[in-house]
Amino acid sequence: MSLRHAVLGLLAELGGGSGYDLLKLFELSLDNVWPATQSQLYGELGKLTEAGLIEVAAEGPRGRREYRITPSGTTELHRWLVDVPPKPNRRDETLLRVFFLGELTPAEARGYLDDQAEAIGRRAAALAEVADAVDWNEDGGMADNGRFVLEYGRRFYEMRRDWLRWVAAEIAAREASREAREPAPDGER
Amino acid sequence: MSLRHAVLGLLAELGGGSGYDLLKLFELSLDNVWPATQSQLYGELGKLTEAGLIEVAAEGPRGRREYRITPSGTTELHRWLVDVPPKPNRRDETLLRVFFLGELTPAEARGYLDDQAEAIGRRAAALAEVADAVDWNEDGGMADNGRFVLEYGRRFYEMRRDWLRWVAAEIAAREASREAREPAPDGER
DNA sequence: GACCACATGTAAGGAGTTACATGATTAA
DNA sequence: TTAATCATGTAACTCCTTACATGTGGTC
Repeated sequence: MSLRHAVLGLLAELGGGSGYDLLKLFELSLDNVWPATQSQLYGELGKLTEAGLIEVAAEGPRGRREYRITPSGTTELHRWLVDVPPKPNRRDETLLRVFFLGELTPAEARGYLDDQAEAIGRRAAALAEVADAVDWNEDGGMADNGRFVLEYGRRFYEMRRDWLRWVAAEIAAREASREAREPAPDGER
Repeated sequence: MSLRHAVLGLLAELGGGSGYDLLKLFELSLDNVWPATQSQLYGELGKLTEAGLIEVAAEGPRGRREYRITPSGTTELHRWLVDVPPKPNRRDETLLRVFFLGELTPAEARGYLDDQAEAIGRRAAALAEVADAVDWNEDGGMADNGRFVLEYGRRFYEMRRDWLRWVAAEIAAREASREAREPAPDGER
């Protein structure tokens, strides 16, 4: 139920906003933290209103509804932040593939790992561009916390790429030692 | 649709097994890679059979059905391994909380981050125990790939803990500089 | 005979994705 | 006037979780 708290958090930090406003923020700021689709978001706003955690502060043109967090919403956000242990992410497609690398030939496996490491490099570069583009002059508020998240991304990609290279090297080493023991009849490949 | 491929992968590596066998393996080996519940697993086995990717090789006592991967299942597994780009995990409850740390007082935030870093330490220790308990003598096969995954876990926890400590330090530093500019009326806290 | 491990099935609901659908306002 | 942006709603589907449900075979 984290979408709920993402919405509460944004409304708390912004002081209020419409579903549309929030949607843009999800795309801009939370895309690699907690993505949400339009469909999901509007549904959640309805549920949050019904639960009394947010309320409609004003109505504008084009059916725009400006939401605002309520006191009980603020309480709930705080409770979630400090008292609810974050649920670790236990699914990882890349790990699953690596777990089954034995189904590939060593050459295929190394090719796969190299490709993945390269793909990570591209994403890391894109992240670095985002980080450069943001104006960090402002102090406090969301931008600062966004900086923490960007730094996480940087460390994550770095760790991930190093690990992929390490696995590739391990496989290469294993293959080399196998080759040494039983010389290949027709060379490697 | 990765559950499907997790099942295919296990059946490929094992040479076959019942739903019950696979369930035990999911709990034992894939719990931090791609967890699956009993309910999900039996459902998927049915769908995979219908799709012709696996087949019932034998029936045993207690209604036991021993599944085996088919040639088209092997093809599909291989295709998934090399041709389908892994979908990155874009949701992280911890990152979401850090994004909203501004809703807490600096003291609360630092307390939170310290707790999280400690929790990671406990999980890292548990992982290290698992790693020690496994017999790595056997060469190739699942155990070896499992080693890669364990090493990933080790690196992940380390990165994560370092990052949490870094964020806590950043917040402390920010608070210290704020304190210096405008001396607190009643001391910190 | 009782218990544990083996073995499978189903139902209800939450969360997320994709697609379809509609309309109002504003700026060029 | 036309296009882009603003603004919301809903339906269908997949995936995952939790819970309930049932029965068999081996071992003490």
